[in-house]
Amino acid sequence: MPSPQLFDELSAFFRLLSEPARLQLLCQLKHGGAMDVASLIEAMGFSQSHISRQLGQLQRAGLVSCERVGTRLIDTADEPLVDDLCVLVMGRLRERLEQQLEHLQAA
Amino acid sequence: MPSPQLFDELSAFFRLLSEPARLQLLCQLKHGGAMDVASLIEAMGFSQSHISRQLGQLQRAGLVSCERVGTRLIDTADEPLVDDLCVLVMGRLRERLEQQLEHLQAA
DNA sequence: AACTGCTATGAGCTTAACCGCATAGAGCGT
DNA sequence: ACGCTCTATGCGGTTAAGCTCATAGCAGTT
Repeated sequence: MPSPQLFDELSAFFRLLSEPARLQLLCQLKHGGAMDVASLIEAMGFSQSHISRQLGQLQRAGLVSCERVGTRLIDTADEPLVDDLCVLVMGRLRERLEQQLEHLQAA
Repeated sequence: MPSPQLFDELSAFFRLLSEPARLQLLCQLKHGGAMDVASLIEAMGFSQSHISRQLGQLQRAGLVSCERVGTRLIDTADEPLVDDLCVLVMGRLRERLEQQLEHLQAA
C-alpha cells in the first residue's frame, strides 16, 4: 500500500481538476494558446479575482506558466498530461453511456 | 470548446478521486482484491457510515461493484482506469520533484 | 414470522472551497 | 520618481463536502 502522503498528493492533484472553472480555464488556454488575463475574463465571464485565484492554483501546480509582455501577463498551459487524463475519462464516460443505452434497449 | 456540461461531468469524476479516503479505498480493493465492509473498516480505521457513503459514491460512478455472499457485501474495484490515471499523475509528481532537485543543485 | 447482524440514510456539526467586493501591491511607461 | 494599469490578496457570505452518531431498513437464518 502506498503511503498516506502519496494519497494526499494524488488527491490534491485530482482536486485541481475537480472544479469546472479550472478545467475550462485549462481548456481555454490549450485551445486559444497563450492568452492575457483580460481576454480570459472576457471569454469566461468570471470576475478578475476569481480568475486570478484559479490561475494561481494552476501555476503553483505547474500546469500553467505566465510571462510578462509589456503591461500584461500572458498565461500558457503547455502540460499535455491534463489532456491525456481528460481523454481517458471521457472514454470512460462514453463507455458508461453506451452500457446504459444497451440496458435500456434490452428492457 | 467543449460544452459546460462536459466540464461538469469531467470535474465530477475527478472530484471522486480528490478525496484521499476514496483513493485509499480503491487502492485497498485493488490490492487486497474483493473485501467485505467489515474488513475495510478494520483496515482503514474509518467509521462504518463513512465507508458506506464513500463506497456508495464509488458504486454510483461504477468504479466499485458489490455482491452478496451470505450476510455480507463483498466489494470489488475492477476498473483499470483509476490505476492508469494514478500512474500518469505519479509520473508527473516525480518529474516535478526532479526538476526542483535540479534547481536546488544549480543554486 | 421473528430475530439477528450488516448496511444505508437522516440530522447535525465542522471544515474547506468557491465567489465577489474592495483594496493593497507590483511593474511598466512618461 | 510619479502615475497608471493590471494583478494578487484580505474579508465576508454562501455553498458543498466530510465525518460521526443514532436509527431505520434489509436480507439471511432458525
